Amino acid sequence: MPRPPSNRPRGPKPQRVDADQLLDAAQEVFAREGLRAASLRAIARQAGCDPALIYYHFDSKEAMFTALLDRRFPPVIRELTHLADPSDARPTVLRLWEVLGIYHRHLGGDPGIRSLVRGEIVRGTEGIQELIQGRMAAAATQVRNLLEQGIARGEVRPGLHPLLATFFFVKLHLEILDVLPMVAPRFLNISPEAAVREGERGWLELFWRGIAADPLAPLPPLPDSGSKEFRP
Amino acid sequence: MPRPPSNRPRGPKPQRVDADQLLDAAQEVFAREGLRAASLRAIARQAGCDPALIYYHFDSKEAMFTALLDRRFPPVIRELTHLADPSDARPTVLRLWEVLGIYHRHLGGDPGIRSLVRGEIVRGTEGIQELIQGRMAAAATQVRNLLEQGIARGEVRPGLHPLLATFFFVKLHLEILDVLPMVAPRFLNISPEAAVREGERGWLELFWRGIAADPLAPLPPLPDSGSKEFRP
DNA sequence: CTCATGATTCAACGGTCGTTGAATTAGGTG
DNA sequence: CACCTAATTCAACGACCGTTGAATCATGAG
Repeated sequence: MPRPPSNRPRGPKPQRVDADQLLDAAQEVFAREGLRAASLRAIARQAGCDPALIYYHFDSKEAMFTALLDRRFPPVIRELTHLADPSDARPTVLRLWEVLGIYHRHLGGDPGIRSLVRGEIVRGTEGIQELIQGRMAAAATQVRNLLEQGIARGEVRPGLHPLLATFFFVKLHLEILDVLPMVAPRFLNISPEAAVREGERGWLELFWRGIAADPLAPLPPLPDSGSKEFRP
Repeated sequence: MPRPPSNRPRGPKPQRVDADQLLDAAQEVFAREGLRAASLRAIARQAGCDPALIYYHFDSKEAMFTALLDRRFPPVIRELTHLADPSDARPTVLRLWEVLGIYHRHLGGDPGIRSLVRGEIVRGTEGIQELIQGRMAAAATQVRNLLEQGIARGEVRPGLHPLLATFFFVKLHLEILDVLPMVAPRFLNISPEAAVREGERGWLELFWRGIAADPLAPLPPLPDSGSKEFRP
């Protein structure tokens, strides 16, 4: 039996919810649940509105996800492009350290977007796969440029496969951000934050030793990721 | 209006479906869809039986997943334990190469189980998380032992953090198996199989250069992963 | 043959999901 | 004030999900 129409007010709540706030909420819920498991109802609850409102601002759940990507990737690509400027004469190892800093700052606090991107690459829908791979290609190209400049300057050993090394460098960094914090308390007996800090430093040292023309040369001091100098 | 009872035979089909066949089907569907998205109906369709039959052999979907893990992990751990035997006097770099071989052989053809394990570690249910981390700990311990033997023999540089290095070594290898094949055709212009082959070789060379006591010493020849010698 | 038992299917339950159409309200404009 | 439009909510639809209980069949033992 259909109950009689309710007497609740049906209009907009005192606080407006715009598309950007919806994306904030989606980011949080995607981070917790993943793309498939995150429900529009949960996103709406997080944003404090009705699920149907999402369809006023976006065409579908998938459109919401691509809008989320469009908000996240451009700044990363912009900073990486600036960092890969050939006129930057700093040691290559320092510039690689800043690559980690850029990823850390832009994606560090958001495990959802990373797991999401990775998950969609490995087994996502075809359309989303191409979208993500396009964004990733732009970022990866800059790191590759940086490595090739290092080879040209004689700092990086020739014979290195720049694209493969880029894949190694970036991919393991994302794993350090993603899964090292989850296993660190159990396996390394340290806090998640310390794990990421030590992990990034250890990874850069190992990676640089692996690609440097002179692997035994001491590393220059690496600024702490929390310090001001780390932010270009 | 409920239609009258059908006249289809209700008994068992000519082909029996036992628990192991159900696990085979589950493995395939989990591989395609992931744990959450894989439906019991899809698994049953893959196995050629009714969804309800799953509940005759397993208590729940989650129990099916843990049964799948119990079928997969023990052989890996057994082989790794054998490889980490301290009386094995082969060069450490060769033994590390065999670690890759073991993972490759046991998990190489099954992206589902890998993505699944990783996904459940990063954001899985609490019970499953502990289950998986327990299995992973047993495998990781053997690799760590191997690295520590390398340090004791003077082949690996002291000052290396063995557990962190283990994390790097194994984790990036899994990424090579998982995502390199997906991006290789687009970024490296090579086939997925060639990408895994070159990726594993390149990774071992870079990693070994990063941890070796003498990083400039030439590597011994690494047997091909397809050859007989690769299988201990 | 009879019958017990294990294997399998059917149909349904309650729940959640993405999505939609209509109803409703707030705020600005005339 | 009246009116229009943009923003928001409600209620529902159909689909699929994990799970269950009862019914059915196959098979082997007595």
